[in-house]
Amino acid sequence: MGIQQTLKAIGDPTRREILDLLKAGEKTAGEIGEHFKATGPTISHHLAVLRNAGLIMDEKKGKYIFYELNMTVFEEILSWITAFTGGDKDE
Amino acid sequence: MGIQQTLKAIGDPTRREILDLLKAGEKTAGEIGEHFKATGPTISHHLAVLRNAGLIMDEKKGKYIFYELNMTVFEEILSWITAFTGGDKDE
DNA sequence: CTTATATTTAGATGAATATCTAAATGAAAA
DNA sequence: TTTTCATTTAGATATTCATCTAAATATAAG
Repeated sequence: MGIQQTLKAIGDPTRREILDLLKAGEKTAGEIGEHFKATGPTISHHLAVLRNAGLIMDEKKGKYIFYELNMTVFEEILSWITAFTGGDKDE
Repeated sequence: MGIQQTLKAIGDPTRREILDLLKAGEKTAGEIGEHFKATGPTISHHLAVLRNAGLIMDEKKGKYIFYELNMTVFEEILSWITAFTGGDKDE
């Protein structure tokens, strides 16, 4: 993992939209897919990228796979950013 | 511009390293280039991407072009992130 | 005015990636 | 135990993107 994978992951607009959807709470892959015109496999790919980046977690419940945000990794991005804004010498 | 360009820009490790260099203060394109094994044109390309994303600003002084961080856009990323972390319902 | 220096622009190339269709997996329902 | 449903995996394709060399631009120095 690492910050590289994370930042690459949020660099795609579809993936950010997925993250936005998950702000409201966990959703199945199918529910997520309904919000896009892209095919199932495409969404599945994006979910895999987000999962590998640690931005989301998945849990299989019977026939469905539920996805939800993993806040931990957002903190990592946050600290990368604040290394710039927080350490601003003109602050 | 917009968040898309910004997040795409910080998704590249060379560009993040450039941003890190500029934390110490403004530098010329040449000074920045010295820190990398990549060629001048490659660094110039990365600088252009960062500039188009609004992450850095350039100022021409005679023969040199100085680059420096533009904090404003970092704030924009920050607010995108905190829309997730700040709004955490388990907080 | 000619040469040297700093940087960018143009154009080409190879690697990474987003997307699709078709097939595979796995679990529930009939 | 077939069939159906949810999702992923495999493999192909097209686009995006990082990088390079060569050439252009612009300024300073001789």
